[in-house]
Amino acid sequence: MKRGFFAKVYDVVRRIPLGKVATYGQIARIVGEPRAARQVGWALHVNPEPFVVPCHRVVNREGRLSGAFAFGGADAQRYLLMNEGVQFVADDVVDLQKHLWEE
DNA sequence: CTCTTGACGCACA
DNA sequence: GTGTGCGCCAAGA
Repeated sequence: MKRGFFAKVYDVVRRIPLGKVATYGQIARIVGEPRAARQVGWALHVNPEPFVVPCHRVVNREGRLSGAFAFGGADAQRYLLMNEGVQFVADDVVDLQKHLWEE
């Protein structure tokens, strides 16, 4: 499999611990492309293995859910996150202060 | 090849 | 706090 920017994104997203969430910008920075936050989103958009890469733990800088979800919808994402013990400050917004993943 | 769109982020009014 | 514009990189038309 190709080891490009996407692979790096998948690798980072894959190691997000359960009950934690990460932002696109955070991931982009970890992979060495702090400007590529959009490509992180694109990488997950073309996510080849949605059950291997926990996209549901990836949110934007506000902690808001993506809306376009490869698993089955924002509702599924919300359910998965709650199942992992992630608290929400709003219907589609997670509490970054408590669950923001720090490498 | 160029232009537009996009699961984003930040600056500014 | 909200709305608008720009920058960044990649893909699609």
